[in-house]
Amino acid sequence: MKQPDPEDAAVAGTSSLCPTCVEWRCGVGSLLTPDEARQIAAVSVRRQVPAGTELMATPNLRDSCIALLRGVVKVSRLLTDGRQQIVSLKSAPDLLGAPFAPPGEVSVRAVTEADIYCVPRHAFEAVVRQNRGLEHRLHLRALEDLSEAEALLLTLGRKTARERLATFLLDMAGRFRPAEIGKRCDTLDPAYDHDTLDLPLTRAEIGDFLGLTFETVSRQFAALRRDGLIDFSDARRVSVKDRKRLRSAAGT
Amino acid sequence: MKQPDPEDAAVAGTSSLCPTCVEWRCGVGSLLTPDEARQIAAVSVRRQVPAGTELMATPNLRDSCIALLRGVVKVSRLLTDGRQQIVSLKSAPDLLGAPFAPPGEVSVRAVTEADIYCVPRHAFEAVVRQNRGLEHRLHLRALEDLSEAEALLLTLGRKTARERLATFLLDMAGRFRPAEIGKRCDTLDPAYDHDTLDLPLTRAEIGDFLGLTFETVSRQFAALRRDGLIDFSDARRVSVKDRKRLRSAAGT
DNA sequence: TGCGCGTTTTGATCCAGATCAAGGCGAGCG
DNA sequence: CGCTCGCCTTGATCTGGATCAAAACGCGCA
Repeated sequence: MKQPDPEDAAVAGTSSLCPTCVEWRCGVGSLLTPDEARQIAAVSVRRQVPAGTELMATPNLRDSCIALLRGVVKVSRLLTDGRQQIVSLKSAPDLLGAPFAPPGEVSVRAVTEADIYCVPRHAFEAVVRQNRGLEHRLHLRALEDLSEAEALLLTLGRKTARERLATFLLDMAGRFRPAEIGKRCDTLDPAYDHDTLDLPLTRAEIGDFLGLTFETVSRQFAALRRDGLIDFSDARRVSVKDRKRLRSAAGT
Repeated sequence: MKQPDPEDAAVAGTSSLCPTCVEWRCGVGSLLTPDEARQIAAVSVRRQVPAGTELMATPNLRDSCIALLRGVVKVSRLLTDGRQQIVSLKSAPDLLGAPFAPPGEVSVRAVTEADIYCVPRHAFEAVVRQNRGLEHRLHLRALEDLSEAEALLLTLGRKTARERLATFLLDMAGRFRPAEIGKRCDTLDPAYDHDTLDLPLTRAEIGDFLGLTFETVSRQFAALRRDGLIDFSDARRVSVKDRKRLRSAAGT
């Protein structure tokens, strides 16, 4: 997409833009140009939050867009009696809380310890208004999120428990390489085992993502293991043993 | 939103912009300014399609954005074995197939007879590129669609059959006033019964929307009726008898 | 007017996944 | 250490919704 610009080094050196922000800018998928990154960095605050933090509970975060620099965050919708549905899972680097989106009834909670960058919403929106290209990139991103949500709708509405788990594993594969949870960037080290991943979620959270109970998640994992499609070295570390069969178990 | 501009009459009279297009422009929620409407009308083709038409099957529609002028359309995702999940229900006036969205694995099928306006995708995108404000409005619309999809995720992932049906009815209420299916615009006639609606979908389609079978849809409708929350004059025409209890049956 | 077909209702039965229950395992910690 | 507290597994049972089956209801059409 964007040229790997030599301006980066210079940017990192200037004023308020730290190296991490540069990484974020790159990692977020060329969302920001160096100039946009600079403008946004100028009005932002960096924080570290422990696992389990509800970000929307912190008052001044409610009015911020949040750049996720490190860690994993779950976005859920809740029913009054406590039932919840995880609506999307965000891993660094990503952006939480789109500019221009009305506040909405969601909970945003750190799954792991996380480093975040808080951008006051109105300031972010002001930057967007000045940068036509940025709005276009945000627009495209919203459309991608929509497409992801639709895929999850199909999973929740029409797939069996086994198919949901297989779908979930394929979705996670590649996203969470082992021991990289909490790391800032995926280095492209060829030594990495592409078929092994560390799940960032508990069984209960996977259930909240897939519309199942944690017992069913556990049992279906056990079944997929028995059938030789996957294996576990411990509860969180999975290896995909037979991608082809796993894919067919996901029901297309 | 937009000022009710006196330019309309003039626009309607000029060249290629017909009165219906003006209505579409207004109805779509101020998506287009008169000038944008004119530009888009200049490159579009109007068609009428019978109920059941698969729009994405028509080759040149695959590369179009579709303005829905009259009728109801369902957007679904399919599994190879025929299971399907309706991902969104569009009623006139609305826009199908967002500019810039990658083609994606969806089926778009007319539920009722429909009048549509086909805008070649690249031409639409060209217009958008020239109109900063239009892209912003499309961006906001994508965020709304995303929010709707998230609400449906909660419904599919965590609600019981009864809650799903109650949620569905509240969602439809107001959207489909009786005998207005297929009409072009909702006139604000105070005589209308605000609590009665004509369902545009069959029981099977409602099932495909809510992740249920048509038998379960039928039975839960019967149960809600027995409990006095709703009533049917025929299979398609529902009246909400007790909105408060229906809302609580929807599980918030 | 009666036929045929898609839709809807309702009944009977089945089963995938929920619920209830009991241990086990591992990590932090006094 | 040994304890506690989350997490995870596994078993037994229950149940909401699926599946299978049949009949009734329109509605367009000959």
